[in-house]
Amino acid sequence: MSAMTIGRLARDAGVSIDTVRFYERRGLIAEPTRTLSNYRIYSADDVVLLRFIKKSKELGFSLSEIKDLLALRHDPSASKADVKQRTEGKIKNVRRKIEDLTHILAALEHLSASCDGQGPISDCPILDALQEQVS
Amino acid sequence: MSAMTIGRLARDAGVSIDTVRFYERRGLIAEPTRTLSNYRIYSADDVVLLRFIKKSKELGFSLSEIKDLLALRHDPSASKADVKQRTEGKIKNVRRKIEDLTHILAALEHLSASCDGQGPISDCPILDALQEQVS
DNA sequence: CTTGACTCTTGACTATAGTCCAGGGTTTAT
DNA sequence: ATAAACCCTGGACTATAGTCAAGAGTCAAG
Repeated sequence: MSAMTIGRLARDAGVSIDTVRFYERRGLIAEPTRTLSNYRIYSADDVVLLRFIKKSKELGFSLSEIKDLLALRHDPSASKADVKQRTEGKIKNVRRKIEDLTHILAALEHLSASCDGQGPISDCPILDALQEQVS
Repeated sequence: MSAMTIGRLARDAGVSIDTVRFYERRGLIAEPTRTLSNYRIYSADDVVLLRFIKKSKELGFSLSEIKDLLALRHDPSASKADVKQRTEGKIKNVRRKIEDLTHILAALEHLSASCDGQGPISDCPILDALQEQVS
């Protein structure tokens, strides 16, 4: 009763049909069984799987990281520690990105503050600053 | 005296030769004059220009934004307000990115905290949480 | 004069994450 | 029976910012 073709799966999971096929090619989802007419058939579990992928992506995991995570999920020798470790790695990553962006923000704000926004472009302090030596 | 070929320019500016030619194709730098043997020749000004591009890139401007900025620089009708406006747009952008990442960080930390990191992978709270409905 | 370092052009390739299209076949509804 | 909606494959294309390779020409040193 939960059998469905790719269009329904894609709609239910909130991704495009092309994306489903793309994930199959990338090995994130298994090749599904087919109907006699060669249509892919999926189950409700596949909807859950695609949502897992979607949510992981929203949290900044790349497709290859998600592939690893999925492999882990079905690896009987894997432990919670493995998953936690990956998650913490991602956390470090995100913290690092936030730090970098914070530096960039400060630099941009500094640039913006140096300019009164009045007059012609000659002697624009922003452009001048950008021209300075890169340390 | 400051005339140089592409290798020297690239070294002095801290980019690769290919990158210089790539920027030329993209219209970020003008086509330079050539020697009789068709070698590109550059001046010290070009080193400054490449550093401008490099620094702008470090601050999160894309090549096409930098191209605009450069065009502005030589547009007599452009005003400081134009440059300032672009900079502030970039600031909004970066703030937005930081906010997004902060949300992601919180979600990841929540996931990590839900797991004691002990035992086998069955019932891993992180994987379970990722499986949940996407809001 | 030859070797090595440098430069030239054109075009292909990298990574990421898809998206789109052509030219078919299938299913469903009227 | 036929139109609309769905599905199939294969390959091309998008954006970003380069990187690399092939095959040829040029320049400086010994």
